[in-house]
Amino acid sequence: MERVLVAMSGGVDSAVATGLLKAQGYVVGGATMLLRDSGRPETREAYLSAESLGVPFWIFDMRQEFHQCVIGPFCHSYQIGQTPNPCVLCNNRLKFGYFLDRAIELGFEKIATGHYATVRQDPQTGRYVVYRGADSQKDQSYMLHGLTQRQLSHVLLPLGEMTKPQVRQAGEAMGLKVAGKRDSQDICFIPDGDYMSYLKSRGIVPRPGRFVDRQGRDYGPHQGFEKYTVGQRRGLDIAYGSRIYVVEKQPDGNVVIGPNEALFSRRVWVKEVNYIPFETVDRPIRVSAKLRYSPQSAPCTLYPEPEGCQLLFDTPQRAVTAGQSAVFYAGDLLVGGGVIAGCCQE
RNA sequence: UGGGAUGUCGCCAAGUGGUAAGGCACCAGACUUUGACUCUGGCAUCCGUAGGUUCGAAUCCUGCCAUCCCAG
Repeated sequence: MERVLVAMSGGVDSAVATGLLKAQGYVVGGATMLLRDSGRPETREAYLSAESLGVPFWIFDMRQEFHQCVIGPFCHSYQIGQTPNPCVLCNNRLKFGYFLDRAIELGFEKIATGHYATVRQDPQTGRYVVYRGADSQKDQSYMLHGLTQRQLSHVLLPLGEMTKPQVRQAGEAMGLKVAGKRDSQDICFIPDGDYMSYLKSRGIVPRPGRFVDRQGRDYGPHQGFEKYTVGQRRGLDIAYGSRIYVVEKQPDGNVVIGPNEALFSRRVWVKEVNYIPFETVDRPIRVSAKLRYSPQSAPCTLYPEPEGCQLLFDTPQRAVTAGQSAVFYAGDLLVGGGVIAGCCQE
């Protein structure tokens, strides 16, 4: 029987995934990545779940790797005026990177996670493909857009066909203490959500600049270039009279503000693109793309380019933000994705 | 110093005798394996200030203060 190591986070989903695989007859183990000094409580939760399910448990100390592969790029991204997506980095580099390597070293053939998505091998092409999770509200295929064939060939996602309520129910049936635990939120390494303070604590000095509008009017100094992201409204501290948003971050450190209508773009450039059902794309294809982690995707045409691709949306999309992920779908099939490099209104 | 105007929540702003709208900002929740967005809730016992008239005033009267504009 195949040996599977489940990446257990300390939450419900990965614990239930563990229980399900065990029930299916796999030889199951559990392991948690220790990502930071203050990560012990989650490790303990994961351990308790593993123990209650009767599976052996490991802790992988990946503090070093996390720092190098996630926190470093996270900080750098903000410094160059972008908005990073640390979860995607963590999935690509740690969970389906180092974690997978360690699992194989320990003699496991596969790893499993609690993602709401499905992996299958296409009988025609032999390639591993990913589909959206059955629970459209919880679908997490978005996070998997960067996975390679090698990675996918070692991945099991037991929750892909389930809904969140079903998972919780299963968790209760298994007698898991974490069955009722609330869904996680915010950036795991910044529990209070105050990423500006976090950046400062890491030695980043907020870059000064001013708020300006498209007409060149000045609205005074802002509180640091890194504090703002495209589409943001709250925290600007500008009593404009109507709702006002960050429309653009300029290289000189100034932040452009404007009304909601000024936030829409049809054309988006994407870099570091990874395709899943095929190796490469040599002609324009129709896809539906997500520019953020949200249930809806929007129809567009994908034009392959030497350094990635360009998306031309049928209708303008709001707050396209450099540094965030662009993820492509064909129906429920995950086509791939990359990092947003830029955009323009037309 | 004359003449005029204005002073209501951090900002804008309703209200002209009947016991303080609204918007923005801000704060708190909700949503969420990223940032955002969005949604819900909170937010002036008091209307520059001191008196007066009135059953009752932010709304009427008077003094004072402040700010702005025009003169000078």
